[in-house]
Formats: sequence, C-alpha cells, structure tokens
Amino acid sequence: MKDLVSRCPIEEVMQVLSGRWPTLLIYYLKDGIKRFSDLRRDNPTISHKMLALELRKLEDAGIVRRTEFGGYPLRVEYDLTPAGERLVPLMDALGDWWVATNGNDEGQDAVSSGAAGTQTAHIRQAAN
Amino acid sequence: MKDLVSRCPIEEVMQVLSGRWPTLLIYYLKDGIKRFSDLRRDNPTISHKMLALELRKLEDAGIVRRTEFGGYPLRVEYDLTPAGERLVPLMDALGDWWVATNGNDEGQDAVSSGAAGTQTAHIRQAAN
DNA sequence: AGTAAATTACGCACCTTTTTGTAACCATGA
DNA sequence: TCATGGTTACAAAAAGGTGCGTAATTTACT
Repeated sequence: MKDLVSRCPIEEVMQVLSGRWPTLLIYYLKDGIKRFSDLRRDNPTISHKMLALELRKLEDAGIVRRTEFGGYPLRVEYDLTPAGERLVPLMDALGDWWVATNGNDEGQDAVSSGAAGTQTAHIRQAAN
Repeated sequence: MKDLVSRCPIEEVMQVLSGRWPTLLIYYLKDGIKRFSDLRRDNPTISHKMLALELRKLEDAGIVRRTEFGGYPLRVEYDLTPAGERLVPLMDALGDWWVATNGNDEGQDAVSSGAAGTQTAHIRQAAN
C-alpha cells in the first residue's frame, strides 16, 4: 500500500493498521510494557525485521511509545501512548461486530472475560 | 496476508478490512446501490481484477451483497448488507480517532477553524 | 440486410512491483 | 562468547496490473 488515494482519514488509519501485525502488537502492548524480545516471544512467527518495522510504524503514528535505556546490552521498552489506549476500545468494537455478524457458526473458545487480569489475554471473547 | 496467526476476532476483521480498497468500497456503497462500472468510475485507480477480488472478499465476509440480473450484457448490483451498514459507524469512529490524535499538535493544517465541533466529516469525492 | 463494434462483469495467464523472510553484521559489557 | 535491539543486502513470496477472451444483445455503419 504505497500511496493514499483519497483524502479520507479512514484510509489513513487503515494505512497504519492494515496487515497482520499492527493490531496484534497493540493487543500485546495493551497488557503493559514490553521489550523487543518479549514481543518476539509473544509472537514467534513475526520476523525480527518485521517487528522492528511495524514498531517503528506504530511509533510514527503515535500509537506506541519507545523508551530507550542506555547501556549494553541495549534495553528498549515499548508501550501504548494515551492515543494508543484510546484506540483499543475501537478495535474491540470491530472485534465485537465481527463475532456478532458471523458468530452463528462457531464459538467454543471459553476463555471468559474475567475481571482478574491474567497475562497474555490476547484472545478476546466478545459475548454481548 | 494469507493465514491467521491468532484466534483473535480482530485479526479476522483486519484480514477482511486490510488494504486500501475495502474501506473505500464500503464508503462508496454506503451511498446506495452501485454497479461494477460505477465503482470503477468512483475509483479509477483500482484495476478490474482488484475490484472483482475485493468485492468477492467483502461479499464472503457478509458485508456486501451481490445481486445478479440475467441477460446480456450481464448486470450486477452491489450494496451493503445490514451487517455492512452496522460496520460503517465503527469505521467512522476510527476516522474520528485518527483526526483527533494527530490534528492536535502538528501545526500545519489550517482547516480547523470555526465552531468547536469535534465531529469530523469523511471527505469524499463528489463524483455522482 | 449483413457485418462490425460496443456493451458488462468478470476469469485467466503473464509480468512487474511491493512486501516479507533470511542471514549476516554491529556495538559492548558481563 | 553471548545477549539486545537494531540495520542492511539479497532472495523469496505475495500482491497487483495489463491485456485478452467471453457471452448475447443492441447500435452503427455500409
């Protein structure tokens, strides 16, 4: 997706959120601060290069904040900006819409949306 | 983007909505029934192959309805399903989030004068 | 009257462009 | 020597564009 074709903000958002990784990364970062290697562990199928690229893109879009600590080995932390946190419920709504529109065929994933925060709950369950 | 990597519904939605065309097509179809050639005129930079592919994808996702009328030349009409119409406000919200998050600091756009309406219009081409 | 061309919504094959993966390299403190 | 968080170069894969074919009827022209 090289260029914009319209002046529509929705096209601009999609330019950032399109693809497999952006939304997944946002969801992992929703749980709190993560490091580069954490994100790679969370999602082993993303390549080293892609992770760096996607993180940079999200950073440029103001969704992710990158904090670099000096020293060696270099330590870098990633988390959501306030804007990124405001984005999360919108993506939730999309997920809810999706399961609502075709949730009549399957649905056995019983990870209930409990209140107690366990770790790595990236699989959302939209039951409403 | 070939395969899913998680069982997250958001990843499934993004598989359908990712890319330049899906959201644009939905926006054009929001105005009412369109034919294949209408959509090509609305958006001259999409190739006929892509348009056919994207429409099929949206149809499979239950967002767009395809109605074929017999005869020659074959006539086919496209419009949004009810689910597709329910999706529109969610995309609007994303667009609003976008303009809200970066219409803030970067002082370059002089458009934001006038009343304090936070409501943002999606700029569409007036091609009718 | 007869023929040619245009129309609509694609499918298919071929080719180019864009994206993504792989592997290697960097810097340096423990 | 290994670990961290990258970057770069090259290769592979995927996405996308172009042009042709299709079908039956209408219109355009001779």
